[in-house]
Amino acid sequence: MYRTHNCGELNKKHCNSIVKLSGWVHSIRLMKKITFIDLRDFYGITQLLIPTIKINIKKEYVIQIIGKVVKRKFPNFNINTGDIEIYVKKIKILNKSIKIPIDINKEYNKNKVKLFKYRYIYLRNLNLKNNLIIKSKILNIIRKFFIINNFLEIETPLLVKSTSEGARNFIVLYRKKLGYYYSLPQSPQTFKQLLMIGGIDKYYQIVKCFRDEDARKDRQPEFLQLDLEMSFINRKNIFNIIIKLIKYLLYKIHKIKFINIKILSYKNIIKKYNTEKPDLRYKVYELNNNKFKYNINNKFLNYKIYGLILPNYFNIVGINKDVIINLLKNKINKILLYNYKNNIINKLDNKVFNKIKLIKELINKEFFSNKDLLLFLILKKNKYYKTIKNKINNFLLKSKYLNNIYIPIIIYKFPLFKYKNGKYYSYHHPFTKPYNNKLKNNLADSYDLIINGIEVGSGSIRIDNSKMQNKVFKILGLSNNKIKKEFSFFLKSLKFGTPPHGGIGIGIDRLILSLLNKNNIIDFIAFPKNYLNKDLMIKTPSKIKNIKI
RNA sequence: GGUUUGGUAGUUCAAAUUGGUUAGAAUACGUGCCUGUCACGCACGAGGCUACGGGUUCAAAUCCCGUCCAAACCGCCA
Repeated sequence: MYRTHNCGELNKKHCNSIVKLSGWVHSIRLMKKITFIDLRDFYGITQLLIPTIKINIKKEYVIQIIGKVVKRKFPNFNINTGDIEIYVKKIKILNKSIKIPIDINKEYNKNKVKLFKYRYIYLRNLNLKNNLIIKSKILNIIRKFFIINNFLEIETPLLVKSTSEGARNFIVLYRKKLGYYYSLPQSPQTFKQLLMIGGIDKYYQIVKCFRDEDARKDRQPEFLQLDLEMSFINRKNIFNIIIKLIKYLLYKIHKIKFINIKILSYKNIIKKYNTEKPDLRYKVYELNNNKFKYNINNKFLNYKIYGLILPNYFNIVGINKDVIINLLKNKINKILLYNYKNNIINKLDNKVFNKIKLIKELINKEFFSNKDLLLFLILKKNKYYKTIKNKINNFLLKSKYLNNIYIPIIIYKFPLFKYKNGKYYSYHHPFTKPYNNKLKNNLADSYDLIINGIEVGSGSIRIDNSKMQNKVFKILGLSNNKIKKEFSFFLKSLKFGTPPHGGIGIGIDRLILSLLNKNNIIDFIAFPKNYLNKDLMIKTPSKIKNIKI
C-alpha cells in the first residue's frame, strides 16, 4: 500500500495518528537541525517535518513517508492541511527526478515552446491541473443533462469520406490501395442526420472533430464538440433545449439562478454591433460607419467622428463614466459620452454638438436601451480609433466587475448563401433548411449560440427533402457528377421517409472559455498543438518514409 | 500563404551611449550557515559561442541577407 491518506485531506482530527503518504517533493526548507518538505500530490500539499538535515532528496522526487500527524505551532492558513504537519519517521525514495527544465509554478506567456515540449511536467502546474478538473466537471454536467432529457449517446465513425464543402480535411492513407485515403470528420453532420432518418429521436455525442486550418487561441486542429440532433422539432424547440442547457450549466457551475437569454435576428445584430458575435457585457463596437463617419467642415476640418457603443455599460456595477474619460484623456481631442435617456455627459462646443444631434437622429432608437453608453470620439487620425477600442476593451476585460456576468444570446435568421468571387457559398452549411422553406429570401433556418462574445456553437434545421437538397447543391455550383460522387447515398437516404429534424454543434472548449471568462483554449487541453498544428512533444507530423501496401 | 514583432544563463526578464572595457538581475541549481520555515533568510559558487549560417567592418548580441523557431493578427475556420 502506497498511502493511507492523500496530501490534501489531513486536518486536526487526525492528530496523533500514524499515516503513510506518497507524492512529489514540492519544496525543501532546511533549518539548522530540521528540514521541512512540502509534499504534493493531486489533492494538495502536506508539510513534512524531518528531524534531520541529512537527507538525499531533491525537488520533484517521488517519495513515500510514514509519520505521525501533529498539530502545527504556527498554522498556515493558505492550504487545507495548514493546521497539521507530519513528524516523519521513515522516508523511502520511490523515484528520482533529474533537474526540471521548466518552472512549474510560473505562468508562461511568450516562448511557449518549452511548455509544449515538456507538457507532461507542466501538468503539475496548479492552474493547469485545476483547469482540467473543471473541464471534467463540465463534461459530467453536460452528460447528466442529456441523460435527464432522454438523449441517446451514439458514436459515429472517425474514418470517413472527404467532402468538397467546408474546411480542409485531414487525410489518412488507405493501406490496401495506393492513392486512396480516408478523411477525418469536421463534424458528424451526415451521420447524425442519418441517425434521425434511422428513427433515433434524440441523439448527442461528445466527440473529437478535426479541421485542417491554422490554430488560434480559441481554435485547435482537433477539438471536442458537443453534437446533438433531434427529430420532429422546429427551431423554437431547439432554442428551448439550448437555453435549458446553458441555464443548467450556469446554475451548476456558478449557482446563477436567473438569466435571460435573448434571441435576436442576424440583421439587427449586424446593424447594431457591426459584428456577428457581440459581447453584450461590455464590448466596444464601431457603430455602422456609413452613418457615423463625418467630416466637420469648419473648425474640425480633417477630424472625424467615430461612434462606439458599450452595451449594458450602466448595468456594470462599479464602473462610472469618469473611468472611461480618464482612460482616454491624453489620446483624443474630444470625447462625448451619450446615454439614451438624453443625458449628455460632458459638454462640447455647440458646433460639434449640432453634428452629434444630426447623428442622434440617424440612430434607430429601438436598438439602444438606456443602459447602453454611446461614445463619440472626435479624432484626427483613424489609427487612434483601434487603439482606443483596444484600450477600452482591455480595461473592461481586466476589471473584476465583469467576472460574474454572462450574457448568452441566440442569433437566428442568418443568410442562406453568401456570394463571393462569383460563387455562392453556404453561410452555415449546405444541409441547412431555407427559412420557411423558401429559397428566394436567402434566409436560413440556422442559429448561433454566443456567450460573452465567444461563438460557442451553431446549428440549423436541416433539409429533409431530397429535391430541395439537390437544388441547394446546384446553387452552390456542384456538378451533377460531383453530387453523385459525394452525396448520392445521402440524397437517396432523404427519400425514405425523413422526419423533420435539426440540431446544433457546440464547441466544448469554447463553451468552457466563455463560462469561465478565460481566453486561451490550450489552457484547457492536456496535450495541445502549437499554432502550426505541430505537437512539439511527440514531434508530429513526421515524415513518411515508405508506404507499404 | 501574408503582415508585424521577437529569439540573451536551466527558467523569467533586463541592459549594452544609434557597432567599442568583463552581457546583468531575480529565480532555479551547487556548497556552507541559520529550531519553526511555509514566496524562509544569509554568504559564497557554478551557468552565456547572445537561435543557426553567411556578409559588411579594425571591431557585430547590435547593421544586412538567408534558415529555423515563437507570439499576435489577416487569409482560412461549411
